[in-house]
Amino acid sequence: MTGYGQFCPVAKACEILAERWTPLLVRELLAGGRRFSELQRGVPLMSKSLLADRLKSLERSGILKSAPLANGRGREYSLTEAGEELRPIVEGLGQWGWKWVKRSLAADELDAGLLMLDMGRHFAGDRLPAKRVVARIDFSGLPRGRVARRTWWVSVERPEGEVCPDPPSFDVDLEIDADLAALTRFWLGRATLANGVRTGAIKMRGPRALVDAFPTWFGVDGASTLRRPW
Amino acid sequence: MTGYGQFCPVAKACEILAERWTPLLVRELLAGGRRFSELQRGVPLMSKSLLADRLKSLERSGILKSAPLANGRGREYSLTEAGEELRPIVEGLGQWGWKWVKRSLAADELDAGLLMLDMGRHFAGDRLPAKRVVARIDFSGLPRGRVARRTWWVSVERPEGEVCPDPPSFDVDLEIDADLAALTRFWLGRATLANGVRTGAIKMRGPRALVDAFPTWFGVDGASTLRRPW
DNA sequence: CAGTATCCGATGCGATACTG
DNA sequence: CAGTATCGCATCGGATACTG
Repeated sequence: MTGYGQFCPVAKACEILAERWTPLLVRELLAGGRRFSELQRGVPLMSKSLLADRLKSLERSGILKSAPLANGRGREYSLTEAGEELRPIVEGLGQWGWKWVKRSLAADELDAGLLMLDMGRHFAGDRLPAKRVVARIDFSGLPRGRVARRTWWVSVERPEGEVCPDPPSFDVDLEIDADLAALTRFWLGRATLANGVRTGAIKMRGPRALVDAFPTWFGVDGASTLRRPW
Repeated sequence: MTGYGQFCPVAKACEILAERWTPLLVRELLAGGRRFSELQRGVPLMSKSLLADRLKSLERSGILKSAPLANGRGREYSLTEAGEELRPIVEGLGQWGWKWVKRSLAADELDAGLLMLDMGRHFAGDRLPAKRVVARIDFSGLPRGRVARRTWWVSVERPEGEVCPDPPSFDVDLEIDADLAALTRFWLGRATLANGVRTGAIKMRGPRALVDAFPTWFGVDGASTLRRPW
């Protein structure tokens, strides 16, 4: 038996949602993921066949819809109204997890790709510098055995920002050497960037003004607190 | 691999919660279930070994705590503060499920025991009759193959109410013959009781005043809407 | 790239039996 | 009653290969 055999709406919801990977896939869609490869970047340890399966079953359940892309191959996935209404639940899970799940980061939870993906989603558009600034981040402390780029570029020019694993065609203004765990702690709001610099886990080279401004590039519109990745 | 390998708090929360049966077990604890057998009544199709497993792992995760019962054997389970803070999430799932999951009830979702358990949890204390009233419910349309009592008693006397599968030592004032699907639809707020009576799916014998009052015995304190089972 | 198809192994989970 | 122990199967899901 695959369902729960209960009329209770909680049970019916859980039949759709409380499966392995499914809430994370919904999280990716809520975060704006639209293409297969884009979704895959958010759940790198999920096998692509399972990802395809889940996309199908979520479509059958009415959580998402998809349409073939105009230019040739692939489909575009997006949430239905029902799926969009899962937002408070997924956000609630994130807030609950942030508050209650153990704070220490295990080595196998660190993932530079996920970190940079999430940073790229949370630029504070109107607080970005008016003139283009490019930062290069070099990671240390990457977990062994997980394929990952060591070096990333963050390029911002109000009101747009971009994170990418390949060098942009602009000069680098700010160089950051970061222990992955330390930058992740910063990103999770568990530590300030300044604290990472103080302990030596993070090193920043560049104009003082840029060093100070870097952490302010990310966040929620107008809010002073760092946007957490959920 | 059992976890998700992500630092994201949504992922951390889902490692604990997005497992088969787990959200329903939390629902039972949120509803006030404290004893093993009581919890089991709320998830009758979950095997007891798995129930025991989940209780242990939820305790390790800090969702619930347990203590040996004073009088001999067994333990009492209850939510920790972390577990209690899952309430909005589980309620959110229920509301979402009520709104978005298909409305028709499959035969294998009908369960008289679950229905009566839930009704017994939602008496509208202050709207109950001042003098004791006993109703007997005889179900028809029970799904085959699922062990279930056909007959139940509902006994109320302000501000207390009780549902039980054995006759109380009071006379029956109100007799109800109910198709299980019809009463479940009523309970889910998908149809009025009067509608069930009109279609013949529900028959009530007793003083007119009691017939009319019966649906008002259940609900949330002071609210006019029926309390849904989540 | 954007999936689909196939295969196979781990483990999740249910059934049953056992215990104080 | 309130669990624990054991077993065995099914299905979930990951790996790999294949396709337009």
